[in-house]
Amino acid sequence: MKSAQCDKRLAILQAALELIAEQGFHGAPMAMVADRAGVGAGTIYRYFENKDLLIAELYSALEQKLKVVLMEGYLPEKPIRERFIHLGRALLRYCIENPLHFRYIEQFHNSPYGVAFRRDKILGKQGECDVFRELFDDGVAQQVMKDLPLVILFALAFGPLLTVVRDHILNFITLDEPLIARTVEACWDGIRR
Amino acid sequence: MKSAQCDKRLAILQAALELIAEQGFHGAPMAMVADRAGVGAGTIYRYFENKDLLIAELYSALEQKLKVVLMEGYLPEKPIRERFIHLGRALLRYCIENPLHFRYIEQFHNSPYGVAFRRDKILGKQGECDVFRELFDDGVAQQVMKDLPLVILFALAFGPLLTVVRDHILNFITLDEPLIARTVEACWDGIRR
DNA sequence: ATGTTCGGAATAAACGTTCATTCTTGGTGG
DNA sequence: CCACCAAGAATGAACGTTTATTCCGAACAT
Repeated sequence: MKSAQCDKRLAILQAALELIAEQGFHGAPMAMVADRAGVGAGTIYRYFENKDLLIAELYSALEQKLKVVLMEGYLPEKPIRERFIHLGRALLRYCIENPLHFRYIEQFHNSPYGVAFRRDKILGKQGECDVFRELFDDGVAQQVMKDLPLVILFALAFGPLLTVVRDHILNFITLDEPLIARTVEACWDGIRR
Repeated sequence: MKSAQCDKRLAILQAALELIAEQGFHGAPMAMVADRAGVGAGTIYRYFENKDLLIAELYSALEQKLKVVLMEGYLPEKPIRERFIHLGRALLRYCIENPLHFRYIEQFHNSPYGVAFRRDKILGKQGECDVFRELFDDGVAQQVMKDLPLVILFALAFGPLLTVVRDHILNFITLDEPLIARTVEACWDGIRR
């Protein structure tokens, strides 16, 4: 059957997600991933060439899913401020509801894997991922955002959001819907002219 | 002699700092640290009980040094805005001039070691480190800052700063003095009422 | 001579990966 | 309907490498 194969593949991805998100890359040896997925150690290599590719593939899947969620209900014709607030809130909500996804993506970014990835994203082909780039370019052009380099605006917007999510997941604070709204609006104050 | 011992000790710390900052914890096996420090592999264990303690001690030293630098020229009697700008600028300057220190501290925070550390810092004994806490408490009390939980204000202030330093070190952008000033002021916009 | 420090080969544990073997399955001939 | 079989999937013990740590003889200072 096809579904049986898919089951195992998904089980492996899920096990890797949980272990790596919770314990980091070191805390997730292949044997442990196999164990949690309920498969033999060698089975993983039937679905993924090696550990690096498993990690990269999982990252791509999560990134893809996040992108989809962010675009849900995004209206490009609304004013820039509203578009930003929408994206910020959606991002916070998604990360809070999927802490494992968030933690995994963070682990990935803070690893040797992630650096090359981000370098390509920011400097290389700017063809995609550009809901954000477009929004910020618009914002600067229309003079509703500060006239700062794109990278700085990104930092002002997402630096606080990701920090806040980290703190929420580590139980340093509890984010509810009103607090989310106020936080995103504070971020807007940082970038708006 | 005392200085000979101190030399080796410092050489080991410096070697660990460089390797871990540049390559992460994985890229810094003890044998390599010993090599770069110009000592035998076993010698490290005369100065540090094990790798974990070496890592923790190095972190404490860097944190201590950073704290001292931030307090240089800090005037508690100045207005809150000025105090914040001073701290922000000093932080950016220090991290840019000492990228290895910054990278090491980041590596530490994003590792199993760092989490317990931060938990103690934020939730536990609030007796120290409190230049920031005091400043933000004041800011909220005097109503010049937004009435948000301390953790959120911290995120709004330092999230962007640390992100920006990361981007600078990775060569995504080049921070000069004017850009530093404008970035810190944008952060202030995020937290001010 | 004697006590202290050093070095790097030796050690044991842990890791990613492989591979010879076993198990499962779906089709085929009787 | 059953017995059989080829072929793909799954397994986990075994392997080679890498790691932190130990240990003992050499080098040095006193």
